[in-house]
Amino acid sequence: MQQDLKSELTKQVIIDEAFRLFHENGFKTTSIDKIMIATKLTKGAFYHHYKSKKELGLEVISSKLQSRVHQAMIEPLGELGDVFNVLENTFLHRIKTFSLYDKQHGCPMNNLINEIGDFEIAYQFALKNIIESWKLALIKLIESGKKEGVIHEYISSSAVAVFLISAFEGIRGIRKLYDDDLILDEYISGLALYLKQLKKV
Amino acid sequence: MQQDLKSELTKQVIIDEAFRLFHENGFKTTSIDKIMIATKLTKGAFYHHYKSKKELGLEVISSKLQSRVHQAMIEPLGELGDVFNVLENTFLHRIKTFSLYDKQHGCPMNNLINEIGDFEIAYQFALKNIIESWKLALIKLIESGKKEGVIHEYISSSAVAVFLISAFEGIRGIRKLYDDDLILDEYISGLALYLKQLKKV
DNA sequence: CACAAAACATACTAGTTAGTATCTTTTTTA
DNA sequence: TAAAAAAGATACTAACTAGTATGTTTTGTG
Repeated sequence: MQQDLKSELTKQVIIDEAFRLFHENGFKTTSIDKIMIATKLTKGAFYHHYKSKKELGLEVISSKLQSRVHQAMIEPLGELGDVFNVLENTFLHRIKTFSLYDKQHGCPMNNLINEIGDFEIAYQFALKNIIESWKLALIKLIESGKKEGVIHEYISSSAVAVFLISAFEGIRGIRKLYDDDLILDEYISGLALYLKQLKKV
Repeated sequence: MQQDLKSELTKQVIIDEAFRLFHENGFKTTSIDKIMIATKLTKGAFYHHYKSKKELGLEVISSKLQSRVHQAMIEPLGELGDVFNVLENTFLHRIKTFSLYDKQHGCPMNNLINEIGDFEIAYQFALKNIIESWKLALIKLIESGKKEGVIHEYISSSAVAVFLISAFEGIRGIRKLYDDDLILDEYISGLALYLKQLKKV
């Protein structure tokens, strides 16, 4: 195989397995050894492509994690149509479609935020970046809702954005403790109520 | 010193230091060695009182963590006075009074939920218990607000309870990423808005 | 095709981990 | 006060950790 292609492929396999293991078992308890066993490669290969576990962690956050949040939570905000439909689709309906795996292991980003958000400035910064772009995309959507005349102008867009994100990340942690979806249904009712009051009659 | 008193005292010192280190550095990366160095005792003392790290973890959750949540988030819900004042005091004003330490390291319970909520059934269960009693206390308060005629009857009390808890835990994680309180202020505005719409005019 | 460089493998290091075995010290009790 | 039991200290084990040193294999290039 071509060398640069092979290199990229190997790095991608390492990132994918690292992401999966971080999600399933946490960052700190996932060792380079475990990751490399999962990739069926060896430690030599790892340290040829990455200089440290920290470098891999940052790569997982800034590439894998960021793109996932973009795809799942940010891009759908740009869809055409009613602002409330868009919000309901991303924050409310979507949570119902999660696989059992995703419900049991929570939000990969939220897990990292709570496990290593206060551990290293570099992680803190990389994770904050994702939250900030999510927040900005939400603010943009809410502002457009105000212009369209469907959302009250007196409402703070950033406050709504932060509150929505907080509740979403919060429930994804709490859901891990339960073995059914009742708690999710309650979150959904609570959110539906919240969205309703943003709406101009 | 009296033997049973000495034993209780030692166990309490271990629990206190363990809780502090779990909060500052996480559960999995806090070793028995580190805890016992902090207590100025030795490993022999630890394994005389506890049979494993898991047993200590469960003890920290069911005694220390539970009592903290009770004291800070559940008992204040029983205070006399306006339901909305009580909710604002626990979910809104209180967050402003947090120390820098508490802002930087987040909610000890939420940290554990996200780090080990999917790690061991025993931890899952112990943490769920705390959330459940918090939720029940909130439901009780909201129901009483309905009876007093200050909260709309059509609103689901459990939905509001879960949504409030989710947002609170969510923001305590996200706050860790920032080095100022702007994001907290936005959460507070978002929450104030949410509480307002529960209110019967 | 020879040689260089990249990709990967093997074998190690020093430090850390949960837990155990066995010791000494302190407290209780007969 | 002597024996017993609890509290605590010391010294270990085997497994695991991030990272390194040095080997072999694969790929690119003159």
